[in-house]
Amino acid sequence: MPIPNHDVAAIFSKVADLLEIKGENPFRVRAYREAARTVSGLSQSVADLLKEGRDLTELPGIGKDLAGKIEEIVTTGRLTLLEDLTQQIPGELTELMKVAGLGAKRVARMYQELNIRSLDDLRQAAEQGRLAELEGFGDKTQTKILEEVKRLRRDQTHRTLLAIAAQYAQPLMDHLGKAKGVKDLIIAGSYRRRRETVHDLDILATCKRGSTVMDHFVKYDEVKQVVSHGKTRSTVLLRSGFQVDLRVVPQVSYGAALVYFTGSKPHNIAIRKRAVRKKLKINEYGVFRGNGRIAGRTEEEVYDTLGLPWIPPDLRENRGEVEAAEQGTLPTLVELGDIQGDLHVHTNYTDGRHTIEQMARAAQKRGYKYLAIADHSQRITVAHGLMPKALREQIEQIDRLNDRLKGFVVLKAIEVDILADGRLDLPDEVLKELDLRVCSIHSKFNLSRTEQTERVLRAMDNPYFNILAHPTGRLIGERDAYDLDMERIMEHAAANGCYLELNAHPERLDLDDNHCRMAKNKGLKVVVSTDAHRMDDLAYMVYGVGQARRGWLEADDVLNSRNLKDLRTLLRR
DNA sequence: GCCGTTTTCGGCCCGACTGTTTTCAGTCG
Repeated sequence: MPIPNHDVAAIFSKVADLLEIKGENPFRVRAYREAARTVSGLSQSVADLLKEGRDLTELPGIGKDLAGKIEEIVTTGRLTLLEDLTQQIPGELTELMKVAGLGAKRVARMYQELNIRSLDDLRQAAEQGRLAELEGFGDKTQTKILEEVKRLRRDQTHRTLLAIAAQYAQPLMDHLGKAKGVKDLIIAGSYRRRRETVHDLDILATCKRGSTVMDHFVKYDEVKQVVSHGKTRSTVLLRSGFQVDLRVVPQVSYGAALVYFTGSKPHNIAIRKRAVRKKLKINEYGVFRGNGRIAGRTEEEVYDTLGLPWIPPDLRENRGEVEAAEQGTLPTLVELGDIQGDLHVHTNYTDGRHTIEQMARAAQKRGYKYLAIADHSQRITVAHGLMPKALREQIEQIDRLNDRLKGFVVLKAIEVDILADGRLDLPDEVLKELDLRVCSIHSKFNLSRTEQTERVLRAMDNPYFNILAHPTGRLIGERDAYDLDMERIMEHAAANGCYLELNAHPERLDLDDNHCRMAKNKGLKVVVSTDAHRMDDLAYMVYGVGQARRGWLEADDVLNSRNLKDLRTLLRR
């Protein structure tokens, strides 16, 4: 099986950490970090790119040397450089860099002078007071490190789902909004870029002179610990361990600060480099020519000084958006308001909470024109999957409901299981009575890449196959994607009039952004559906649309941005 | 280690906060 990009990236990250601990040229370290990021952000595997004979030096930040190293990893599964490095210094040292407050310099010093190699060594040294004796360390540093080591054990400090972060964010924003003298208040960072998970919240504020917003912030009820507390920037941990930063800038700097704190870091670096070429300097206070500020009040102003149109935050990952902006080819991203209906929801016929009519009314209330009821099929016994007889009952009920609804249509659908051999879990004569079929895998996740891919391709050969639901099966932070050749699947889908779902459930967001972009590049439309099991779940659409935007999708690329008539036409195979 | 309207060498984004410092290093974003 080819080496996944994720593993190549992990090797480069480790090399970067070890080189940094060794005290190597920081720009060389950065080159490895950027390479790791570039590789993990690709929609196609480097192994496949090499197989196609592509020249990897075309990738940004990949030169002759790194291209050779990627090839070495892909062909041998190893990297000599990494092995050499771990001969010189213990590879476990990179674990220590995960402790907040510890970087390469301190890790190197602790290793050289106290032979600290692991979190356990570190905890012992701190408890025995040996850390504080090192030059550049003191009592406070020692205490803080000890706390962070314990916290790392306890909280795992994993990334937080965007939807969970939103639950922390709302009451906090309400709290901050009540502070004296606050003007603008906005969440920036990866939250604003709609990443599927966030590490922390970056809140940006502008306010009148003498505002108490910073004090107001650190006194928030939910704050467990104040990590830092300055005039323009403070950091706190909430009770849950979730980190929140607040930064305050003058109003004239609002746009520049918003660009800066929205990131991503690689995007910022890209535009700052561009600024340097134009003899300008960008920081969070504005765009400067010499000492004179020439822009900064709005984001549009900042981009304008660089000769660029405003770039939507969802795209700011340095994945080609700056070049697209320059060439005037930025996509007009799909918006929540473009969505005409939801094509995958459940009801109390199987494992959903609400009735067909309740779900339909809730969807209509959201402004949709249609809703597809796609309950589970018979194989999913735990969810009371529908046997043919129950499905026929449901169909009749939907027909009766449609007679009563005005300006809204409930579509008859099913979430039919794809069996291990690629057959669908209901006979064709039942499937053909439906408006559409959502097909998905819920078993045998561990098939080989070839078997799993064939399974899906065979299922698509069934003329009643319309949409592949949650295509990779991943659960963010819980379960990896099953092993699939997504390129082949997309090509097969495109060739056979099938579609892939972007499941909007915050724990799934499957397809992810890279796969969305891959689909777009292959001319394959994506369906954004919520998989709602309750009326409230219909609101997950906003997360699906966010992910679609991150994948550069326009309304035209999203099947359920079509009106019902066009939808029916496009579903015809 | 990458890269080029400063093009094959010499640069590489920029500032805030903390702690241990008397002028700054380390870390972080």
